[in-house]
Amino acid sequence: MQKRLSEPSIIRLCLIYRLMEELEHHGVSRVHSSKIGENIGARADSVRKDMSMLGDFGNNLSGYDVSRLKNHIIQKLGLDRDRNACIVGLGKLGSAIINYIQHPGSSIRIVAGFDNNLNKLELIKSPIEVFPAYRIEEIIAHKKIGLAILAVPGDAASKTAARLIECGILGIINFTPVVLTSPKKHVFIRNIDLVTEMRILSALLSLDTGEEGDGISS
Amino acid sequence: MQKRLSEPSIIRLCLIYRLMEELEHHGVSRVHSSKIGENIGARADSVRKDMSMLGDFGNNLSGYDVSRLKNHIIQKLGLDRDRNACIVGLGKLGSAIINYIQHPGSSIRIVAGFDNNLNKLELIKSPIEVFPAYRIEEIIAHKKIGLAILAVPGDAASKTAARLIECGILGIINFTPVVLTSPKKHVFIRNIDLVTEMRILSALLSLDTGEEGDGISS
DNA sequence: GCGTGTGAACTGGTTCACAGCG
DNA sequence: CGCTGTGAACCAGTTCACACGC
Repeated sequence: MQKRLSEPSIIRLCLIYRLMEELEHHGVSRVHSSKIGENIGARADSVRKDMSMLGDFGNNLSGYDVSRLKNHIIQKLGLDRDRNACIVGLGKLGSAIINYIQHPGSSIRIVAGFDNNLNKLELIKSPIEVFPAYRIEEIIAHKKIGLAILAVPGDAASKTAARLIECGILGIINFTPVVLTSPKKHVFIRNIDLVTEMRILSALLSLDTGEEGDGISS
Repeated sequence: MQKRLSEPSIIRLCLIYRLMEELEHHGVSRVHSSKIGENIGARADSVRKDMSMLGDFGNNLSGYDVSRLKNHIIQKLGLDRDRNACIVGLGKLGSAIINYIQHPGSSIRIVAGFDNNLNKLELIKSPIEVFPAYRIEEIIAHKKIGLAILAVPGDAASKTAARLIECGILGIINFTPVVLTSPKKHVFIRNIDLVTEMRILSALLSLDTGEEGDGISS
């Protein structure tokens, strides 16, 4: 088929990739589109369509070949490109993230952490090199860092983000409560806000239960 | 207007709510739809449509009244309902989250943390009560907990989630790398996976730059 | 007979465009 | 005039439905 992949497709493919890793790890070698759909919360239909989007991809009555599919996705999404990333803000959350994300064999590598509290820097026993915030520009350029995880306090968020983008950062995962929007094309931002997520859940529950809360508007 | 709110609308409204808090905090009392849109990464159009969905809502040439809008959203989304939440898995990430999410005056309160490593429990100096994992059922029932944040290791994820749902948990924020899908209606799950997020960014960048990686298919 | 591949129909969410009102 | 409110047009993505291949 070969059309431009839509964003939902890209996201699904990333999820499928994750699933393939898991299946491969458990020694499963083939999957059906229905099984995939079940596991990533999508319909078998959409999964098949994504597969066909991946560009012609042979398969038969026993489903898809796990490792072939995995490699196909890597190829197509360019997930094998080496990417250097950094974490900005090494509070509890920032430093916790480091361990979660470093996963061996990944092409995305966290190569630096920044914080402007120098004392904190000394304390951190971390697997990555940490630097004071004033060296952001220098290090990003020097280490060719393209991605950033932002975990600074909310009030520093937009200034820091602007600064990162100024340095040439092209992708930011924003853990700050402030919603960031990309100031230019070719820069991608993904906002992850715990509090908002909780609220979304809460709202979904409230609306699901039917209780609208029209509030006897006097 | 008054139709059922779509999920994208709900999400936008939660973001708008967040923004209103911020504006209110800075003493701003009125906003235009365009300003709102800019800040939450949506079009003014959609924002206005959401407003109209909120149920009739008067406004004039100077835009929307910040605190009124805020309250309206609270009302409509039921964000004022008290919700008790728990964190399951008190590793680095789990314990980091506690601080991020507890925010005074919120109707969502984290009232318990669980981990099966008892030693760890002693060490944690946390603002919430922590319990060993075997007491999950008991405590959830007793404290009327409806939401859970899941931050256990990946291989324990689905079992733990199933257990939580069994206890009557209706909403889960899943920080595990395993994609969870809701096994029943009325249970909502939001997956947040750092590694997948990074990959999505990486894929967006690769595809954006145009380099497809068709791979000289022999 | 199952499971895939894919054009066709559908859906609902976004964007447009314009009327209304301070 | 600016900005909002909202029906109408549009469009992307999802779902359907059926043909094909093992």
